[in-house]
Amino acid sequence: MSKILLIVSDLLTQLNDSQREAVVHTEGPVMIIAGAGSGKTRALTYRIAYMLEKGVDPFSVLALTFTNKAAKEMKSRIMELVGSDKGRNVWMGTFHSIFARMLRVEGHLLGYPQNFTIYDSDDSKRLIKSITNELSLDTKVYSPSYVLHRISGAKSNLFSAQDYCNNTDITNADFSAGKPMIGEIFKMYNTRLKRADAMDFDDLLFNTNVLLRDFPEVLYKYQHKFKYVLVDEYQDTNYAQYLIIKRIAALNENICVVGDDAQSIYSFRGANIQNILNFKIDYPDNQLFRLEQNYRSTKTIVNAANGVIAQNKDQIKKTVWTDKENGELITLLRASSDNEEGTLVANSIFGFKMSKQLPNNSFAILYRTNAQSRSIEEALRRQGIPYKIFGGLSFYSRKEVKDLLGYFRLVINHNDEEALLRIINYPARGIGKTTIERLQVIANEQNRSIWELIEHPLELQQEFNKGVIIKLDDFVTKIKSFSVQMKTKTAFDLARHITTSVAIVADLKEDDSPEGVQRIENIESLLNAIQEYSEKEPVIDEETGEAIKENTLQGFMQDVALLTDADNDKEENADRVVLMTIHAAKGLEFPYVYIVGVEENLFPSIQSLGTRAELEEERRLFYVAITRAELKLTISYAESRFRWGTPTLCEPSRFIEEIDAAFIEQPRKKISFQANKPYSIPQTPKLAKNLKKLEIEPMSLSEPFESSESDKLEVGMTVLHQKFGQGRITDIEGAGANKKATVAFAAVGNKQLILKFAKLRIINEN
DNA sequence: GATTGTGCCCTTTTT
DNA sequence: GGGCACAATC
Repeated sequence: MSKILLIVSDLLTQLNDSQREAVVHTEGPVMIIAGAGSGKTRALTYRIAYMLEKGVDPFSVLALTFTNKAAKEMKSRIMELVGSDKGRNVWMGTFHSIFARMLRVEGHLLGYPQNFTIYDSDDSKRLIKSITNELSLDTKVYSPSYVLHRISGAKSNLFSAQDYCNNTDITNADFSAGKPMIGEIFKMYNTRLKRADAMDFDDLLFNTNVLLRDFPEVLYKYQHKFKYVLVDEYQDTNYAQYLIIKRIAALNENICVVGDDAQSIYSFRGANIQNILNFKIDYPDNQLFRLEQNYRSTKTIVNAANGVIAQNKDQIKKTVWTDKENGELITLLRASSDNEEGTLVANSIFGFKMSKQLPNNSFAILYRTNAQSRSIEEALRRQGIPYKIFGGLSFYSRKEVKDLLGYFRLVINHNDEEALLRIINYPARGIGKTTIERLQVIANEQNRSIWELIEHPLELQQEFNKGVIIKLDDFVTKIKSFSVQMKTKTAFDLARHITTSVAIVADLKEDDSPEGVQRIENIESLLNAIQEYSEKEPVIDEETGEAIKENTLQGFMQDVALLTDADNDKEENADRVVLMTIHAAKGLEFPYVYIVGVEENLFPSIQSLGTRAELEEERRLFYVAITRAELKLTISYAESRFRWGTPTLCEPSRFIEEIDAAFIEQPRKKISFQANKPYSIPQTPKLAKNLKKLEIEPMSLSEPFESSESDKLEVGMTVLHQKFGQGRITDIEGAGANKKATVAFAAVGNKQLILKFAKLRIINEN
């Protein structure tokens, strides 16, 4: 008794007043509005630890997070606080993984087998594409990603395919967008998913809602099971997620949501900021706690971020403050090209490393799009700085990995059509395109899966010749023989057996290029991961005694579709500079942060300039980026950047101006470049060398490029541009900051330049 | 039916 | 600068 009290009070002493209040109010609806860096995760983990210490049954606690990584971290923190025997049994995970687990148990009520496959968005797009082709629709008009976006949006708002087609607002919108067939594609897509015993990401949430809505006994079971529901990153939940929580928590109303409307950055995938705003309406007797003290960043960073986010109209009022020191000013780096941007950033990191003796993992480089990593990466490599890229082409989406996983998937679920199509002729076994197409046509006619057709080759004798039938039969026999071994072999033994037996590695060995070697390494690391999994203890649900995870291949495969790169890093503590998108950086913090590519049309993205809501989401994203920094923030932009393989002019983002100038370090010297080197501005080794000599002072390479006053420019003049060389002005429009000139350059043709940024020197005035 | 070459998209952000 | 669809050839 006294020991428990001691531990409980011990827990509470490590919190500030508002955190403590949020932790001890364990009953009833609670909303915690937590500013960036205010110890939100701390409050949540301590709250759970506190409940467990007070004697709450860990099996009755459901904690939903946004990423697997966050769940894993939180769980290990809780286990540190209260011991692993209690902490281990809390239900903690992402919405998708928790409810996938539930659907494995209850899905039969909806007609799904226990071994259903989870299609990732890659699978979904392939399926949509083949449906679009079957309907003889133009895949450019009906681009798979757009169609999937529409379907996903519908499912996130709990619209079935039928609802979608019956809703005139939706159908009218599709009709005026010139895409009236999306509803039809939606229907066929769902039919085909069902036929493949598969669910896509959104189905996991949609079907959970159907279960809780249509099966009172299921609702009853989970309402009684989960007496406490906690949701992290509540601002990023969509309607389907919102309703699941609401339904499960309806009985006990012990629901605690944690969020920050200022950090809502996922509305593009259906997240609804209204969920946070409506919490008060849904639970009138709610308790609201605000965590406003930032423990992460310097005053400069906190105040700069506050100033930026203040420009958004839609937000819950709150004041984030810190009692840390002012710290260093924000540095602004201007580069003439994306390559130079990389060099400047790499040099800056190198400089800090040397002068302050910092490890590499004190630094993070954040960008808006994955495509930006390349130029940064090259610069870091030249500078000899080790780095790690998160995201991008994730490990699980590499072709060779997906191929092998395709075998595993088909072995587990024969009806998994995307897996079957992927591997039926890889490695090549003489089952060609025509055969596959005919099989698909027959399958669609009879509404059976391809597997059901080829499983009975005798029925196909009229359709195919003897040779083809034998090949199909061999394939079926092979897959079946693997399936038989699923019960007797460990995941690793079976995976290895399949890999050698279908000769994937042998096929890859044909290619001895570095990429080919890399592919074999990827296969090996997949097998290593499976081996590690096989050697772990099986996970048993102590409540029911059921094995939640066995060490079978099926067990391994259950979550694979829900894993991302970030969940998979073994060298988590390796000393490397971290590169990732801002989205991926949410929830993380680093002493030194670089936000790169802060340019109009890139950040904010050109696709988000349409509405205020979209622009405000971009601004929140910028806010998230700024608030990742603990000590020092550096922002960079380039004046030109390779996009679509050609150099494009860029101008600095409006977001830079939105930072109060008092927080920005004024450059000592203008960054400028030599005029008489038209197209070879900074690239590669030579410049890197120069810069290295100059340490972090890349700003004074040579004489400044003096530009002429833009209001002297007139049509007909011949001008020199620092990058595009000589050209003739053919048109001038606009005034002031928006004044633009069209210039016909000898080297690169017509360009429209914004005179505020383009440095033009008049060479000839006629 | 497989392999190689060419031209045409493209680019947000992720479970 | 890359991935993917289609065409041409073996």
